[in-house]
Amino acid sequence: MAPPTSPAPRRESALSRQRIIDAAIELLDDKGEVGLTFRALATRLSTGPGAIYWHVTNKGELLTAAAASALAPALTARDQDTPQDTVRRAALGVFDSVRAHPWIGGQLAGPASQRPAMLTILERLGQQVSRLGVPPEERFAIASALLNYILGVAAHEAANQRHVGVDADRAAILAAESLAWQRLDPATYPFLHEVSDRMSTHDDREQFLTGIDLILAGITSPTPWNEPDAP
Amino acid sequence: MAPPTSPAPRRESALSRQRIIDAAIELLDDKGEVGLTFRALATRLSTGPGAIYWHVTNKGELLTAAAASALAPALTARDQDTPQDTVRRAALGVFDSVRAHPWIGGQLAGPASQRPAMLTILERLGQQVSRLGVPPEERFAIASALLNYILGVAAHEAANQRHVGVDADRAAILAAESLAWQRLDPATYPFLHEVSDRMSTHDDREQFLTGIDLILAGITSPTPWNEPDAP
DNA sequence: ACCTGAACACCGTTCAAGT
DNA sequence: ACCTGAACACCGTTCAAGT
Repeated sequence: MAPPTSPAPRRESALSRQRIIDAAIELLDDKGEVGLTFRALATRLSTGPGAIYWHVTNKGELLTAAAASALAPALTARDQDTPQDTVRRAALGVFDSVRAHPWIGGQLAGPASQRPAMLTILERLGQQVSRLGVPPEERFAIASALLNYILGVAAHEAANQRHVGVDADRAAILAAESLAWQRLDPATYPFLHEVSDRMSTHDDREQFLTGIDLILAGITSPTPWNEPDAP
Repeated sequence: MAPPTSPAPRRESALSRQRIIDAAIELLDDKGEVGLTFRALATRLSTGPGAIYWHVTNKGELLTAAAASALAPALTARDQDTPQDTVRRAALGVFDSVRAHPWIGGQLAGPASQRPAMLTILERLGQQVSRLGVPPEERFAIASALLNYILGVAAHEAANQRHVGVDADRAAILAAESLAWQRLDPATYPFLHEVSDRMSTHDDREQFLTGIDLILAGITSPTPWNEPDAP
């Protein structure tokens, strides 16, 4: 059927670790964490489930690799003028990636040496903390604080998707949540009651940055790491 | 056999929602998240798996309830003199609970209205933020920052247990992690290489508090929430 | 070396049938 | 009302057999 001018068709379906990871990412984006199945993955790659195990150790390793791959573009940013800006850019890079692929949030935490992406982020944060003049003994604790904050937002995002499904209307969910808060007893929940309307209109990204700026402000504030002991 | 003086033995095995939750917590503490199975739970309660569904909607709800139950003692603390101390106590309460039951860390995040425990924590944090004099428009963002930090540490703890198992030697893992960092190329990972030895000896609890104090310092520092735009 | 797909040992959940 | 346990519809993973 094909004219002789066209070259022999390259086997489109040749399996490879990268093709598997890419297909896994598509599946995760489409159907969420519950959608990633060796059977579904095999179907998408038109093979049997066993074939995947030749290229990938197990599901855990596949998830880690998928997260690292989806996060990679965000980790190539260059240093900015100020340490503060570099931290903000790095944090926003992670935030935006997790926003685009919420399932990453469930894969970010864990033993750092088993998560190359986390090592990269922590290294970058640590370098900026050093540039900010934090004494060596305190650098690890402070860089970890930044990382844990980022991690918390990411975990939150992942959990939200897990609980409401991939194709949920974000605005509708926020509105429902706001309504639930509004209905709380103002006597026992004065704060939540008060902020209920503001929470439904807030910008997640901006709010995320507020937290980063708060920690940055804490770092450069007079002596955050050796307050006098209160009696 | 039993002497007539003893009352008719109360059915020790009467099922109830609370007994199911308690058994689930035991199972989770003993074997971790993978250990909680309806079959294992049924065996421990000496019934069939179907019986549990009479008292509990599904596994997700059971996990949520177990987390709320294990977290409850930490949520009853009274306000301290200073808002800062109240935040520290509340945060440490969550931290210690997650330390004792790492699987809680995987259950904390998610839509707040579906997680009563999270609502309680956020409410308490928000009240202290208000007491600190933060203007109303900024309270929600700042209380969320505190919550997200706490959440990040919790998620990290849960992920660590998931990846290394319940009965792993904490010191040995830290040592291995430290060694891995030490072996990183100092040219591309100067920070991690530098702090590798310090990280293996740090106190998790103290480091957690450092992060809290950092955010608290940020809150009370001059104008953290409206910095002049950098050019 | 790489792929196939049936088979194994599990899951969560349902539901007819019992008490 | 509450419990029982077999059955259903899935999983991740393995492995003999193929190419």
